Amino acid sequence: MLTLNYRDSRPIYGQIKDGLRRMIVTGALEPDEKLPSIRSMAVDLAINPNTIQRAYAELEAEGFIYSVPGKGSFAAKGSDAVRCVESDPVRQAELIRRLRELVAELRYLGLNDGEIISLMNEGVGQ
Amino acid sequence: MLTLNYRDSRPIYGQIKDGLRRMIVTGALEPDEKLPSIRSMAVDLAINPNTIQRAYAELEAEGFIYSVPGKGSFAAKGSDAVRCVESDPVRQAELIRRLRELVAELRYLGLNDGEIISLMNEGVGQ
DNA sequence: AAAGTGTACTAAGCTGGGTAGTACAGTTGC
DNA sequence: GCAACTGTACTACCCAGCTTAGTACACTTT
Repeated sequence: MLTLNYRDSRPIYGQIKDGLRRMIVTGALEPDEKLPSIRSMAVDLAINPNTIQRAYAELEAEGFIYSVPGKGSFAAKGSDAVRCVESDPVRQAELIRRLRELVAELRYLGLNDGEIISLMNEGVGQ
Repeated sequence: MLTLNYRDSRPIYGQIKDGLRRMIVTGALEPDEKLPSIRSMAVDLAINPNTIQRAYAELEAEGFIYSVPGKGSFAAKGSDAVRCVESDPVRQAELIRRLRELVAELRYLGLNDGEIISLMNEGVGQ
């Protein structure tokens, strides 16, 4: 489901967060779909369950997943994420800031707006 | 010239890198314009010169600035950055990957493509 | 009752960011 | 030539954060 890069300087729990967030926002994980349990994912990735738990807890605080004690953790709907404290509008403003910085750098490297916009969709399947 | 956020979890040298890169790619720093010296910026920001040096060294490795021993450090031209080892095409591919992830999350939050494209330019002045 | 689930702690080790201090070589201006 | 500036290159140390290890509790499902 996920692969870790130990050469990457980013913390493991951050890589897990980004990977799961990516699957959720792209639709690879559908709303209300069950995520692997903390313990099973810890076994799969051969890391400590606490590390998974941290990623899950922060993703829940940001509104991307929700957890039910005794049952498991599930992907949230976008409309739920928007209503999360951590998310809207602070998160959205942060995303827009990063978007503008990315676009500025791509322009700096010589790309025009038409090329950038077409890059938003081309070859989405990795 | 720059402001640091000590509440931010991001390392100081990373904040300096991002701030200078932002000024360069947006044109706030013109090509061949001289940057503050490592020591003077260290005094201004009240931090250790080694931290500035690290930011400058990495920015130079990524092609955004160039340094001349004894003279100073200067903003590079975009055409130079593209020719840098670290930059093109690895850097560009990484930027495109991040762009697609950002757009996916903005769509997840309910924005359509027209809104996202218009956000690329509106209110650029912060 | 048993197994699996999320949740909540404490304790410890390790890596990396940041500081402090020093030193050397090249450039500029007097 | 000399002083003051510049970038560059080290070593050493402290500390916050990441990660692991271990344990425990409450809830759900079978």
